[in-house]
Amino acid sequence: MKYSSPPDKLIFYAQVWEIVRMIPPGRVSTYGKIAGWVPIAQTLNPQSYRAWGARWVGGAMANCPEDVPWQRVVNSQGKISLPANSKGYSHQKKLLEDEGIIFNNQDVIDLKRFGWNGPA
DNA sequence: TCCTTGACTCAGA
DNA sequence: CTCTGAGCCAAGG
Repeated sequence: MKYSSPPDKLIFYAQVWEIVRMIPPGRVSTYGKIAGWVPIAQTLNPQSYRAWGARWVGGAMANCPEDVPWQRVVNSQGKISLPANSKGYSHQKKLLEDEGIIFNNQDVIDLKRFGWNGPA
């Protein structure tokens, strides 16, 4: 929802979506990494950004346009960051499996294998 | 105005 | 591997 937002919320979200759209099929990335690739606003100090960037990315995912492959974004543990029983959870899992991503018996994705190296 | 609450992460037990 | 707690910030009830 609307917990703390970056100075230019819409700008930030747009940047996040742009990066997420670069994630190739069959690969995933994490909130924290994506936050790290989004240019940090001058008005924010690094430590605040480190603590909140990931959550803002989450906020961006919650409000992303249809053309954004939000399902390719998981938390740093390689797990889907949604309630395990929610509809969104199963939806995301299915989309990822359809792309060839494998979940182990604990519903965890092996980031070593499926993690994306980033836009650079 | 006070209190709860987030699609997070990291370190420690 | 699982579970806690701390960190960090602002909107909304």
